Amino acid sequence: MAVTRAKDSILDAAERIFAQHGYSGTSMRLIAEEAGVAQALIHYHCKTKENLFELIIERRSTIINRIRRQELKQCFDEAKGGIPTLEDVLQSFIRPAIESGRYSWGREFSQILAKLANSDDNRSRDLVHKYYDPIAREYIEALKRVLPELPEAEVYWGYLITTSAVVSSMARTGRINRLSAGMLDEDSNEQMIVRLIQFAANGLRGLSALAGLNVESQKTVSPL
Amino acid sequence: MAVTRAKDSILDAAERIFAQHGYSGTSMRLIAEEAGVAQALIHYHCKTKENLFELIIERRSTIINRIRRQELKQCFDEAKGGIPTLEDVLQSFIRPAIESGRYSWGREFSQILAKLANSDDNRSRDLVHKYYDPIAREYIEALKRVLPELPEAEVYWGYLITTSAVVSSMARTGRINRLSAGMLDEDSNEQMIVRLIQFAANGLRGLSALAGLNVESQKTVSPL
DNA sequence: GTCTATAGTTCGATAGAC
DNA sequence: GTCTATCGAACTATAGAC
Repeated sequence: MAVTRAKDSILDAAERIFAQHGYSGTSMRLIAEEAGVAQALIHYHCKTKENLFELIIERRSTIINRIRRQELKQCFDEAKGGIPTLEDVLQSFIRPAIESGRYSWGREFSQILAKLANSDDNRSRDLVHKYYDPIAREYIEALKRVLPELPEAEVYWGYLITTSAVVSSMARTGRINRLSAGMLDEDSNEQMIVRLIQFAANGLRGLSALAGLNVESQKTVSPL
Repeated sequence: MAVTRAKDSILDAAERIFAQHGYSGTSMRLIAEEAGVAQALIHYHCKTKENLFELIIERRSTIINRIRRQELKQCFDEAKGGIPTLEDVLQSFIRPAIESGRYSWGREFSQILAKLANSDDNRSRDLVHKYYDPIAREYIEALKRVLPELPEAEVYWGYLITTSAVVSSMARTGRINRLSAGMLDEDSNEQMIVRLIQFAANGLRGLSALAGLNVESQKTVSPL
């Protein structure tokens, strides 16, 4: 038996429980029960709850972001003239994340990530900074190259809105299946990928119409 | 003294604490301390923790969605030919939500909402269903009217991606301020509103290129 | 309406046998 | 490496005085 057999089953169980209940709502007792091991064994293998959570993030983000880097590099290597299309760059960003849904862990990890990205306590911020800021900087640079006419500030706005859309769509809460009465399938990786790429590509290009628009507009304020 | 003085300070305190620590991470003790009242008083005024959380959602969503309905109606009433622009419809959806940031509670409530929208436990699902599905259906109908050429399924995809982008951008974790080294200000309501409207309008219109695309595509699968 | 006090759970973490 | 047992702290909720 491999020395890490129990550790893996702990990590797998923790991933499911964290996805369902969030960080604070998850107890070490429940993880131990789900993993079929004694509670003390979690501390032996994974130290604290906080460290266990980081191990979960590290395990999956490393895989996804390695594929992203490979495919992003391939975009630029294979592009005629050295500059790929915006769609190709977006695909290398979106596809590896959404396609993790093919695996048993994909849905769970997406839900963990969606909560993580929308939290700003110290623990969440540190994890995003450590495991996702580097890849973000690489994609922002790539976007600047494929959209040379777009002002730099708009590239940042566009990256914020694109990642917000991708991460939150990935969470797959089933809401849009409910609202559409099943007309569309939120769980289809391929269908979601093409919509996200198409939407983001047009959204990003559209931001060029905003060049120089940094002052407060004169729009009427909502009487909130 | 108004009969609801203590209750309001409890709700205000709970809003801050829930925003910072999430539902599970929030304790009634901490809320009582933040509100400056005895813990038992929370149960007297707000019953259980779950009911207190619903009171928070109800209090703000009612305000924001009432304004949205007013402004959406105004779009259609004032439109030449009875059909407003896509941008006007999106503005009526996005502006009231983002502009809540002008108030002391806006930032806190946005963070609560972002976590809520990305959770799919029973409690979260029930609250989204009760307080946000009705307004969602109204906007989906409005989008069908202003984008009559867009296939119905794409309207649902577009609504999913748009709300994902808006809700997650609203969370204002400060990440894009960090990544851009302060080049852009995530906290500027007006700047975020114009970007979200522009991005979503172009994103939604772009989905029309996908008409009839419901089968799995032949794109290479990532070697995840 | 507001308080103190506490019942009854559940939590993260650790000690120590095997 | 894996277990049982348990400590000390935190939690939600309620009882009951004022």
